[in-house]
Amino acid sequence: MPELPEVETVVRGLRKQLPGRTIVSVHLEKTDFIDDPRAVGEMAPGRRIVAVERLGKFIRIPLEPGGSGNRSEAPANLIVHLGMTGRLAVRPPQEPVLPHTHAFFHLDDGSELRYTDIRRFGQMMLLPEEGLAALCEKLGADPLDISADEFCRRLGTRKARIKALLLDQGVLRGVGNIYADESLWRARIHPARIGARLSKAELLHLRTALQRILRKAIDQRGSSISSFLDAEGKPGGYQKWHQAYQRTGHPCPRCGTTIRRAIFAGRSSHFCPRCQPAPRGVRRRAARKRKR
DNA sequence: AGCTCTTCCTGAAAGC
DNA sequence: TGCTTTCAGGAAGAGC
Repeated sequence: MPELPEVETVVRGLRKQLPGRTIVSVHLEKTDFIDDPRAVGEMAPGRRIVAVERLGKFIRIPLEPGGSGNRSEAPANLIVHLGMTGRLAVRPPQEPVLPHTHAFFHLDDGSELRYTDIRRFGQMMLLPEEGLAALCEKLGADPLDISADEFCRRLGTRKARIKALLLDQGVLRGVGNIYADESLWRARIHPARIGARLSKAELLHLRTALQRILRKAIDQRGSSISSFLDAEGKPGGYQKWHQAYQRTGHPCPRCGTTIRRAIFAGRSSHFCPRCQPAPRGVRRRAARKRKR
C-alpha cells in the first residue's frame, strides 16, 4: 500500500519523464474514483506538464494554463491518490495494458501516462489553485520536515491514541499503517498510548524514529506489500527491513518476544508486547484476545 | 473530541 | 475439488 516512501518513489520516477510533456488526449475507462471525469477529459488535453510533486500521499501534477484554447486558461493541478492498489506509470503505447487500467493520458512524445488501480480506492481530480489550497489546508505537516516543537504540539497535546494520530492525515501527511507500526516499534511506544500522555522524550524519540524509517524506506524505494510497484514497474525493498509490521507470531528482533497483532483506531497494529508496554486498561482486554 | 462501525473494491487465502 | 467467507486497508461519513 503506497504511503509516503512509496509515493515519493513514484513521484521521483515520474519526475524523470513527465515535466515538459504535453497531454494530447485523455481516455478514461471506469471513472468512479474521479471527482469530475468530464473536467479531466476536457481540461487536461493541450496542457503542458510543469512538474511532479508529492503532497503527503497525494501526487500533484501542475499543468500549465492555456492549452488548446477555450476554457482552459486557469492553472490546474492533476491530483492523484493511489489509495491501496493504485499505480501511475509512463509506458510506451505498444506495451500491453495491465488489467484494471482506468485512465490513459496520451503524451506528445507518443508515450502514455497510465493509471491502474485494482480496488479503485484511489482518487483523481483536477483542481484549480483554490482547490489545491483547500486540499493543502486539510493536510497536516510533512513528517520529514516537521520540527521537534511542532511534532510535540501536534501529537503531544491530543487525547487520541498515538496510532490514530500518526495515521491522521490532518496531523501528519503521508504516514500509513506500515510506517506507523514500524516507528512505534522503534520508539518502543505502544500504539494505544494517548498522545498527551507521552513524555517529551518519547515524542522526540518517536519523531526521530519516524524520520529515520521514512528516509531509509525512500532509499529502498518503498515497501512492496500487496504488489506495490514504482513508476518504472520495479518493486521496493524496504519490506525486508520491517521489524514489526506483518510479523505477527515472529520474534521481536530486539527482545525475542512474539510480535502481536491487535486492532487500534480501527487498524490492525503490530507490536512487541514487551518492548512496547500497554497503557492501563488495554492490558486486560488484550489478554483475552489472541489472534493468529 | 474521539471512538467504533460501515462503505467503497477486488483478489488472495482460509474455511468448510 | 470447489464453493463461500474472511481479510486487507486509506479515507470519509454516520452514530454514539
